[in-house]
Amino acid sequence: MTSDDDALIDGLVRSAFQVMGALTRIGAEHDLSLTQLRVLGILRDRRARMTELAAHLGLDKSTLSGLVDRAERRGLLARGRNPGDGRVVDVFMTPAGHELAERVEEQLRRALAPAIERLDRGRRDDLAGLLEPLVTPPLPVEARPAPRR
Amino acid sequence: MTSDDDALIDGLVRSAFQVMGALTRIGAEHDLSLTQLRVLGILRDRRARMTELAAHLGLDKSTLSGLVDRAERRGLLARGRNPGDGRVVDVFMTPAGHELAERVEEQLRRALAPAIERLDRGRRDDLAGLLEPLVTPPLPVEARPAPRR
DNA sequence: TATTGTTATACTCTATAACTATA
DNA sequence: TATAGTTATAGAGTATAACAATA
Repeated sequence: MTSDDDALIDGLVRSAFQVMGALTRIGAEHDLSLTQLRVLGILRDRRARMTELAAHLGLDKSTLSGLVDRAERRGLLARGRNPGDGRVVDVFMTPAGHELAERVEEQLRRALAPAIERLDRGRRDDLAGLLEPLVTPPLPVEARPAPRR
Repeated sequence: MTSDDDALIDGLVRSAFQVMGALTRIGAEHDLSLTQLRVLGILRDRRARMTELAAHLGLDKSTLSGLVDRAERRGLLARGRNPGDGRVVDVFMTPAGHELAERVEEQLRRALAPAIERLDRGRRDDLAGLLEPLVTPPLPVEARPAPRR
């Protein structure tokens, strides 16, 4: 990394604030914090136990208790027992939660459209292709296919 | 905007969370929230009045009072009177604040390096060039140079 | 004993409403 | 009267420590 990357870092930070600003604003319209939005995103395609969710979000499990309490009170999430282990609490989205998540996704699409449309089709594809390796962490050593020799 | 942009939106959102995650973690090491970090970023090269700062951050002025209180107690910011208008309170960074801001910047550089280094030099420049129009809002109509005719 | 979650507590961030001081 | 800031209050998000239930 050299200081030639200053413009790149600046662009990444600014686009991050732009996306987060849109998400924060859209979330606020539905009384959802960024964290609640993330929970909804994670639970869209699977149920998860409290500890798992906390690890995913980088939060303490006690924080999750409150977060899930509030979303459950609003009917967006529900808690369920885990048949295999009596200590575990599974969390999953209700139909109302799914509907809300879809609406938020659509709103984000619309919020980012003006910025994205400043690039033509070819450049959009280029950008998507350049971001992909940036956001995809390389596999950990143990998970890599063994090098042939 | 078409659904062909799904991969692009996904990349933008994921890179946003990656950058914000790094900033949140680095901030936490110094007991600074994302908002405090933004204040430090804004005040690096200029002083600003409370209301101006609040507008910049999209926060209520009362929120700024608390934010500045805490940063001032830590010696990172200071309040000053405005000579032109007795109602105004100017805020500016102390030398300690500047030092901290520099350390945070350096840490962010280091945190993003592994991801950025997954792209070669040419691709980094391409990415910076593609992000630039995305994060630069077009001038409002009144501010545009009049079209010749 | 170790693990999973919840509760109690404390602090930060946030907005709204009411207030003070200055213009 | 209008504007700039602060204070009081209340709710959400966060972590730490102590706890209960289950493994």
